[in-house]
Amino acid sequence: MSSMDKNISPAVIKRLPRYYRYLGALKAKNITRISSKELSERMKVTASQIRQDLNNFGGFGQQGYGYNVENLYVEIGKILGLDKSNQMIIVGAGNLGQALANYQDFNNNSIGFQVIALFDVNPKLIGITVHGVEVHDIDDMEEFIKNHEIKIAALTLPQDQAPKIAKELASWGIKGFWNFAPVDLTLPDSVTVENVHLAESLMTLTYNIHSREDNEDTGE
Amino acid sequence: MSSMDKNISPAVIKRLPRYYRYLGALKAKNITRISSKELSERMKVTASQIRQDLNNFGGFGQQGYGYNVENLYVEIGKILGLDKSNQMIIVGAGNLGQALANYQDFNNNSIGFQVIALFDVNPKLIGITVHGVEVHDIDDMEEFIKNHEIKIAALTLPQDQAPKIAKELASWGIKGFWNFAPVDLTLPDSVTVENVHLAESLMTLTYNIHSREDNEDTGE
DNA sequence: TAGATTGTTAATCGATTAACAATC
DNA sequence: TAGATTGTTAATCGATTAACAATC
Repeated sequence: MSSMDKNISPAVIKRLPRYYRYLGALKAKNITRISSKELSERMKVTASQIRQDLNNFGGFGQQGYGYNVENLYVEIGKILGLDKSNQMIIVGAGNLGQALANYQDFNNNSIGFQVIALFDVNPKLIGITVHGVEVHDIDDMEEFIKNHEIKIAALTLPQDQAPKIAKELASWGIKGFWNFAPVDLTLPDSVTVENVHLAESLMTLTYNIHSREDNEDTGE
Repeated sequence: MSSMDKNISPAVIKRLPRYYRYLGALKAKNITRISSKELSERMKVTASQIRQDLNNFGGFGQQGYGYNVENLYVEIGKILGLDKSNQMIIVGAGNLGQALANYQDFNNNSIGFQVIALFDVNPKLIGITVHGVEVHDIDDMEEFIKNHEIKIAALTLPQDQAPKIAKELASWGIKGFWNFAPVDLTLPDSVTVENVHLAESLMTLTYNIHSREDNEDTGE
């Protein structure tokens, strides 16, 4: 990683967290080494792809041996930026925002993400505490972001408010948006957006269900 | 749609819901026709890609005119299976499951998805109502699925329980899983899984944030 | 009709897989 | 050492973009 990681394809980046998850599971089973071949069988990808992917970032393996699980786990964590402090805020303290604040899969020390505040306009929500995290008035957001040097914001607010608020957040220093609003955000190039478009993912599911049904009908 | 849609690439399928969203927005603005060129500018993709994608499913356009917005919206809806009844259950009535039950983006009549039951093992949750939907005992799930002919299940339960329960659900007739558990499900080919791996999507976000920082440091 | 824009074929680009020499 | 497995180059495959004849 560091300053020379150029032109890594998005396809590779998207696979890294999955490698990280499998390596974490191997580690938990006290498995200390693994070859690309064995990992490929567990993950149902080609060994070639694993080696190609990893070699974008460095030679983590050893000929005749394979990869050291613990080492590779740590290295991929570093590549993903999980060794850095990743404090985040959640903008929109409705059901989804609150669910994310409670979500244990990432909101724990082991992978370094920490939700430190929720924000909302609704006076009924302001002041309540969700999983030990307070809901603040959205008007206090600028000061909070600047004081705490927050770089990551989850957007769990209505579609019509998201673009305007995202623009403000970017101007206050937010560098990465985890966007749950069903809208495409247009922001400066220095800012990253990761979309989680739930309705859209559900639609691809129904497509697949129905197209499979049709294929079965025709005996394919 | 229909039985002859063969070998459509997943890349194309993933783009369909986004077309659908843009067409819905155009419709709401009372725009009745659009060319692939104009749509491409709005969506920031190439016009060529739009035409290629749509022509996998049929010639919806007209030379010299473009596409009729309303018609194309309806057709893509059909392709995605949104014209069919899409009743679903949510397995796991924790924070995330409850948030999904409340989620208005898809859980409304306009796109045909309907959450009709939540299930959980926790006696404290069983019997409560979330957004008008009751939390049932997970032991009643088999009967419920069979009686209501449910085809879609959202899995919002702990990682260690997901694979076993998914297998049971598949044996009871579930054809599509919307999987929020951070684990890969191994299921028969007749079953579709759409993964929403939140922790993993957050990791790709941090990768992008940090790699962009690095590039700025070196003035690239 | 003339102009616009599609549907579709061909060219390019990028990503995946295969192969194998290097080497632990 | 001999066997195993990587790192990396070359071959293949698939997806995207460009071009243009067809046609509304």
